[in-house]
Amino acid sequence: MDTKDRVLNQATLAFAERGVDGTSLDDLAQRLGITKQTILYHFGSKSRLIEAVLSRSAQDLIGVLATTAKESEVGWPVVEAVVRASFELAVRRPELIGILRETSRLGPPWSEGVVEELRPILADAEMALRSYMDEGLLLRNDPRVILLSSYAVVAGSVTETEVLRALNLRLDLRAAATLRRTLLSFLEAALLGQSGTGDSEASSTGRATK
Amino acid sequence: MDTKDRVLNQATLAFAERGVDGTSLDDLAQRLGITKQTILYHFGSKSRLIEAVLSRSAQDLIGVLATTAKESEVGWPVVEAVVRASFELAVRRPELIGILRETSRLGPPWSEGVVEELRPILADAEMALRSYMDEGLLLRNDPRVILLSSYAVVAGSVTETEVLRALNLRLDLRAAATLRRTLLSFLEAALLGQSGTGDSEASSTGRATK
DNA sequence: GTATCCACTTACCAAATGGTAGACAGATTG
DNA sequence: CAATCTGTCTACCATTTGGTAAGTGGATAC
Repeated sequence: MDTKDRVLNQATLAFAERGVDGTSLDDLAQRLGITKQTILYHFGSKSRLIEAVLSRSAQDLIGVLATTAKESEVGWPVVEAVVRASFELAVRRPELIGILRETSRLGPPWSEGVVEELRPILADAEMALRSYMDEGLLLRNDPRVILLSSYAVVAGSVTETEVLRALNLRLDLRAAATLRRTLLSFLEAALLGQSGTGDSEASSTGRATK
Repeated sequence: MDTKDRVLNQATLAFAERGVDGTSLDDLAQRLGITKQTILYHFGSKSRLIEAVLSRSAQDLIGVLATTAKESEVGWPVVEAVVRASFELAVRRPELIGILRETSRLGPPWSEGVVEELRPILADAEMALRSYMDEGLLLRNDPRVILLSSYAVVAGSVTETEVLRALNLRLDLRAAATLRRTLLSFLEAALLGQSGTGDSEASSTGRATK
């Protein structure tokens, strides 16, 4: 009963770290102390295991982001809360970001499901940003570009480990906090029109001229 | 004589697109209309082919960035020129970004060479930014965080194709230009302290208070 | 003209990979 | 107790994969 979940978890870690193609069922099984056939018994085929991993990861991701967004107020505080939650998630469960990246690399048809699951929440985020801009709570920008850039910074922070190494930068909690502060001050400047030096704490709600 | 280069080019494309593990020598050979053994004749083993691809890609990347940085003036214009060149490179030769990402995923020992080749130019960039900050040309920030964030946005724009799809955003030349403008206005805010709406063109040199 | 070298091929091979078939042990059910 | 179902294992299998060995045809050297 427990085995299926253990396989799913291990597969998520392995797929995120070494990629789908770099992970054989035998590898996976050995790492779990079981045989490959047990995996096939639970999931039928490697393809379906991959689908299960992608789908569950997407749902986990969406779960965190959706609840965070709903719990916050409106305008800038939402942006701040989502960025904060994203960084926390990225540090606590980097596999999820890794899987998302792997999904992008696999492309269709693998990505179909994930993209469809992600689309509504991204559309919500886009609409929210756009309405805040209409209300003058945020400066006008292409919300999709804001979302993409933000995602890229969060994802890059955890997945581009070798670039981090080349920069002599370890992604510990301190570095993650710095990164988050920097991203927030970028966004603050783009969305609120007030620039920070990166050392200042993010301010609360601000009203921007349209 | 020409074959070796053709193999190298095709391997670069394939490794960037489907990953090292997702690309077999037979695949590669068939795509080139030759046999696998011809590839092995020129490169000895798959490992050495991979090394060759990684190394040449890193050098190509460095070549573009280094000449761009040297051709510019000092302070903000350098940042602007490098970002511009990076985006142009990312659109014109996305494989190079793909290979860099793949390098990160492979990790050591594969990444060793690339990281060592990249380190000096990144160190230069860091030093340059730091000195501009010391001179008051740019606002004080952690240069490494600036570099990482900028790289993440550029790389994410070309490699996170499925996130783009989920956002209903195609990365054509127009979108790339928008992205670039957004990144530049982020950086402008962080480094010059003047925020734009994302629609304004980047301004020229500005002097910032320390 | 023969020897040599270069670029490439055909013919194999051993290991790894995803997958099938069937057996076995333990719990559940009648 | 017999029957069945569940989860796991052992035993195979076909294909793919990276790699070796042994040529082959053409250009160049002497």
